[in-house]
Amino acid sequence: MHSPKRVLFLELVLSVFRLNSMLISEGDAMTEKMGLTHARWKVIGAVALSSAGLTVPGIARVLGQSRQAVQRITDVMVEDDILQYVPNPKHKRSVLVTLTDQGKSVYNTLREVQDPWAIASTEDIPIEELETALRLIRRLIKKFN
Amino acid sequence: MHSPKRVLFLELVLSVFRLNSMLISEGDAMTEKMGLTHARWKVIGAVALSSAGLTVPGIARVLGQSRQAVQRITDVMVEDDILQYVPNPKHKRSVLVTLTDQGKSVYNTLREVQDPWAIASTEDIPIEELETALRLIRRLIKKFN
DNA sequence: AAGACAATGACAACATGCTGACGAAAGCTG
DNA sequence: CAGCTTTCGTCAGCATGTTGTCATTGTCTT
Repeated sequence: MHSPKRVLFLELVLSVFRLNSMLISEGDAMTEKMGLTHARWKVIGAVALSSAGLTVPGIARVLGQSRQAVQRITDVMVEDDILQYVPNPKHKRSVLVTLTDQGKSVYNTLREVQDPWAIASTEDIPIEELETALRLIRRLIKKFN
Repeated sequence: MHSPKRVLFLELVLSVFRLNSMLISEGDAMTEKMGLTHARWKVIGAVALSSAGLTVPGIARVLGQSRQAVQRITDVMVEDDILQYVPNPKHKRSVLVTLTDQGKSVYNTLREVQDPWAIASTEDIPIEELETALRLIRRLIKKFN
């Protein structure tokens, strides 16, 4: 039995794998001059989106990764003066991660290359298709939660 | 300027990252009892889809990975009697990778859990949405090639 | 308040990805 | 056919992901 839906879905899965690695390559190429890697710009992005800062396990939850992996990256980025740990009023041991001034500057530079890239990547794609695809992907994410 | 398309696209990118890791987790959970990992079932899938066998760099191209990463995996899988290297009539040094009998058996078991999973994952999703999303993702893949 | 359960930091072991480099083999071109 | 370019196997170094474990801290229930 070869349900066309099943085949379609498996092709979708394969395509997601390939697109994922290509997006990472694209991002790495864009941020190379800033000394960023995908592990780092993902963390910067997550922290920048949160107004009050995030804990390390919080970043991990947003990114869908293990807290240990995130911890290792943030420790290095604090040494590099991109991130800083600030006291967390809600928790004695689990500090908040925020951007340093240099980190904010890096984030702004990141946005300057990311925005034109996003626009160029979608210039010939109808907005309805983007919406449909995003809705489907989010539906799958919710299902696998 | 906050082009809605740009925002939509960046959200799509984030969703692809998350879905990618969830799909890998799903696959790993399914194949855990078979002693497979994502690096391995990806290779098995690629080899199984090719009738005549693939070279190591060939698998790497299909999966969008470096040939060195694939080589390391296939070397171990040959030791584990899942894959075998057979002479390549087209190339003296670059042998072909094929499934051993045990490898074929593993692939069949893989299919037995993968197919119901694919069907269950899409039962409440219209086929048109799957098609639209797949088309969009492929379009992006082609763009980033 | 006390005890049970969950979250966190820290460290270790390991799997998997990448890049760079090298010599050898294949392929291409004049 | 000779030489240049590409592909391939191999080894090394390193970035990043996972899981497991342990003690500590927070949270929640009774």
